[in-house]
Amino acid sequence: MHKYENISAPVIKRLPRYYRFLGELMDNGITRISSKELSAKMGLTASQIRQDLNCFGGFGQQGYGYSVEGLYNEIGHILGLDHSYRTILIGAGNLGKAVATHMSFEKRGFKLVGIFDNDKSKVGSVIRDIAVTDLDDLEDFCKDNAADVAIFCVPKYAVASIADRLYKLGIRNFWNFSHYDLSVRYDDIIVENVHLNDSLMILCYKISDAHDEPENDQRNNKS
Amino acid sequence: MHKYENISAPVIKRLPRYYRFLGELMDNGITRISSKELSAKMGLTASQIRQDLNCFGGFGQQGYGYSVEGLYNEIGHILGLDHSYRTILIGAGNLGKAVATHMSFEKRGFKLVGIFDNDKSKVGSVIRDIAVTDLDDLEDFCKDNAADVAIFCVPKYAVASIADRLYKLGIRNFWNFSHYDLSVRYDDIIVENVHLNDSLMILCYKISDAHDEPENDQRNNKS
DNA sequence: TAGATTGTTAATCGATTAACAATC
DNA sequence: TAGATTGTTAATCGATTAACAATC
Repeated sequence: MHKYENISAPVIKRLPRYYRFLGELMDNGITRISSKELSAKMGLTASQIRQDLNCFGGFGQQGYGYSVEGLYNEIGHILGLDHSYRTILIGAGNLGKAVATHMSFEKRGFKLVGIFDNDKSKVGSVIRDIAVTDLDDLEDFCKDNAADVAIFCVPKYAVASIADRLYKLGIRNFWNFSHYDLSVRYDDIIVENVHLNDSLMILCYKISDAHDEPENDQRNNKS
Repeated sequence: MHKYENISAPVIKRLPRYYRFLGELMDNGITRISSKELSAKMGLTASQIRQDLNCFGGFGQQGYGYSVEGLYNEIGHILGLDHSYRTILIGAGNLGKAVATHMSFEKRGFKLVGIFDNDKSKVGSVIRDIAVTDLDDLEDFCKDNAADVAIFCVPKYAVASIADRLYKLGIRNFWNFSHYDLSVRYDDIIVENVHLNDSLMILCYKISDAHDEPENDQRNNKS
């Protein structure tokens, strides 16, 4: 049922970074690279790079290394960047607007075809050549323009009911910027989460952990 | 040198999610929970929850479970949310604006004290009660207002030189939204990356992997 | 050919799960 | 006390690293 089976999450998460570094190498006119050289640049082991790539095929050549452009294209293909998905954005607030204007979706195969918001004052305003549609018209819109992917840029409390509507419309793929845990609600959907709050808390942990707080626990100090 | 030593990255990454779920339980008026109940809600094993928590201390009670509020506060403390960091934002474009307006930094201990951009047309405009400062005045600003954390919301090509300036000013903590790999440039800094492009590519992989493409490789088709 | 570097198997390391004694 | 559930040790599982034969 899957193109590549049993590929572990850690491997998949490294692919975009490989892709990025290979793109940079191309920009710098470098045409070949060994796993050893690449590992030094990326701060990984050469072994890991070879193991990762060999999940998908033997892209290198003994005694020579890898063709930078060849490998770049292979990874792009593995990632599925040569596909195209009709994508709608739910929520045209600050975050939604930023996501819509900032991202080069098209480069990654996501074609933005609709933007929705329940705030009537936003309806009709144009973001990236697309007029914001009233969220009430979601079903009408999708009747004629089935979407493949929905991007959630709405507050947590609004997600559940909208998710149900999208699910009914057959949409199963989500890029989720809300703090709502979609994967707990449905088990047959594909979700990629961007939890900015979680990321910020992890930064907070890293900083406070590094700063060698003395272990006198403030909570137990009566002073 | 560290508050908690040898805590693995997988454990740390789960902490914000625990925090979020516990917050929801509190909102719903639930005061106690067992690792088994929580594991069912979160889609984890009870074993993992107990292992994770016991990295930091024994917060539960045999035969009873965990106090929801108690555990919530403990995790907040572990994450270091009771700290305060003077934070500057570099880049007042769409993404920077969204990050500044969307995030409840203060709740996580990050106090936004400055916003910088090199676009003179943006200088002086006000975002979240803070006037955008000319990037040229970064050093002047930091002379009197040392910052603890910098948020990067600028294009990749602009990062390296700004990072050098911030590094010289003693800033070592970064929330990095750019596609530049800061951790490769310096080894004594703390970086939390939000690579939206990487996330989008991973979504792309998940979708195309699930859709059972026939294995006829288009690239080798001469048709 | 000799040198280099891959693809791949084997060894190690770390993270997750299971089990259970401790104890509330 | 009996029942429940933790904290923690042991077992399993998976991911990373090391080693090396294959081969360009």
